[in-house]
Amino acid sequence: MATLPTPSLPHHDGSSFNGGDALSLSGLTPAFSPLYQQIKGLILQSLQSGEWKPGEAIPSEMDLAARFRVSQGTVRKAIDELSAENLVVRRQGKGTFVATHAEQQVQYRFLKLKPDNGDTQSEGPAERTIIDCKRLRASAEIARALSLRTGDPVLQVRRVLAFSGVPTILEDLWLPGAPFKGLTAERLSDYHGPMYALFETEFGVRMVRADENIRAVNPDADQAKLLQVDLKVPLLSVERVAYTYNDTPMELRRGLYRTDTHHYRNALS
Amino acid sequence: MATLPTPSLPHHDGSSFNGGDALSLSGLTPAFSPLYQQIKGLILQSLQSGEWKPGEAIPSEMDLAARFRVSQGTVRKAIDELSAENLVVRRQGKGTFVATHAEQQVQYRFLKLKPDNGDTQSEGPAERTIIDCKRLRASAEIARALSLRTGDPVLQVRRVLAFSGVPTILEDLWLPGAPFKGLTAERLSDYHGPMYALFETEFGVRMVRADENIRAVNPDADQAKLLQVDLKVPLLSVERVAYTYNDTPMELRRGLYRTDTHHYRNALS
DNA sequence: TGTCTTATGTCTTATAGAAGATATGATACG
DNA sequence: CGTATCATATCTTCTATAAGACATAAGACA
Repeated sequence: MATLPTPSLPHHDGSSFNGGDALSLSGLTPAFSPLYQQIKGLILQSLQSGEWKPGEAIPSEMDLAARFRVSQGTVRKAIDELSAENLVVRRQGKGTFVATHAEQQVQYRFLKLKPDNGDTQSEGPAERTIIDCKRLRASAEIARALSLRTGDPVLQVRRVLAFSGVPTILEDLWLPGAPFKGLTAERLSDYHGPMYALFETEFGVRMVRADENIRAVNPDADQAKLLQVDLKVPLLSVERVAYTYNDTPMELRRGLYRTDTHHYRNALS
Repeated sequence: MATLPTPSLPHHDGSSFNGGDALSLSGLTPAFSPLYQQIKGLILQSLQSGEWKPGEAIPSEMDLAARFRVSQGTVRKAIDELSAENLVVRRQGKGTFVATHAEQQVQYRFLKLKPDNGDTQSEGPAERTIIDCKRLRASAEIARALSLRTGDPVLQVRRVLAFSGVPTILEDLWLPGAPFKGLTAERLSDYHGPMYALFETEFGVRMVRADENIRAVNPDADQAKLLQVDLKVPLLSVERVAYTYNDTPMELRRGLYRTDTHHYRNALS
């Protein structure tokens, strides 16, 4: 990201596509990036500023090309990368749309737990039960995970997901207080749909990627009771940090998965 | 993949890029793909036929363009996808190289287990111990996973990986007998390097992708002894099927991971 | 109501120049 | 004469642009 609020109209001059940058003392590439990367950055800004909302179409490649004073192909390459990162979705003949969680088909964006018989449909939707939902102050650990300061307000939620009547997932999650002002237990249990869709439509927070740390553990007494399992049953502990644009962490989630009827499925490379 | 053994020289005519394909009865797109996809397929064929071996450079974009009678940009787009799938690696100014496991830096291609303190370097290389290695006949279960017939010869290996003296991973793996003719316990323990590198250099089998199913389990007596843990310690069970080109399964691997000092790390989307 | 035309998207291909890497040869120097 | 250094040639991939093909939807028109 070197120059470019207005991309220095490099129309036909072919000489240099990033505006010189006379500082070459360091020898190493100081800070510049190709034009299409800069365009990508600009589109990203509009994306996170909310200029185009999830589900909506962004301007056509031609329009963006005119706006940024570059060719359509350059815009295309920028959008290609955004598309590869699942931030936008292209549809030939229709347009390019901001990716969204608020769609029917995709129920759980980041959930990798699948039933052993492979058939996600047959088990039907999960039954959700909110166990607890309260505001409190961030512990040092929570604060670090969410890039907050210790003591900052956070929202803590505990819930259970059951499939075909069998409680299978116990989740504790922590959300930063500020962006999620007004979120209550009532609001959560009233909403019938993926949690991430709620975050997106009601609070304008779109999760873009996530990291998970997985371990095998035994439940404590509370957890065992909620999942209706014995204290000695091994469970999958999945600690997830979800990020919105700019790698800003927006959610810490600790899941306990029963793996007697389900398994965590992962595709490598 | 519609037409094209020789890509029907579409040089300048601009009219149609896939040779007509008069069958449009079905209305739905019958079977055709864009030019760059066809080129990608041809490159893939050369890749799996062994025309270019892992680590080697493939011909330049210009050479390939001449060979297939298309423009350099079209070849480029084909290679772009192969590169995105990690089948080849591009290096500006040098060329495009067939991806390989036989390189220093990447020790374990598919292993997602990381030390809790994050520092993969400090713990040093794993100490490997081959527990067992024998030829036998595939059970129904093994045969299904490897797309073999029950009773086909397979090679079974059991080994332990230890980090800093602590046994952390116990792996059982099954390989189809035919492609791995001549693989012995001696050969395995003599080889100092990633197992997948051995497969690649000695047997010409390159793993391209893999699927993993993960569960939390307790070890049986044998497993507990080998990992030096109690019978009640929860462990991560990771069942992996690794595929070579054309989605041909070439390895079934069942790993037991200790997660007291390590964790399975996964990046989503 | 049904078909055709048109407008407006993205998709595909082609071309040219820029940037990086490497080998070669000329030249300066001991 | 041998060696080190620099410029250059030439190979590679990377970046940018342009134009035509394909896909979709909406309105004109019979």
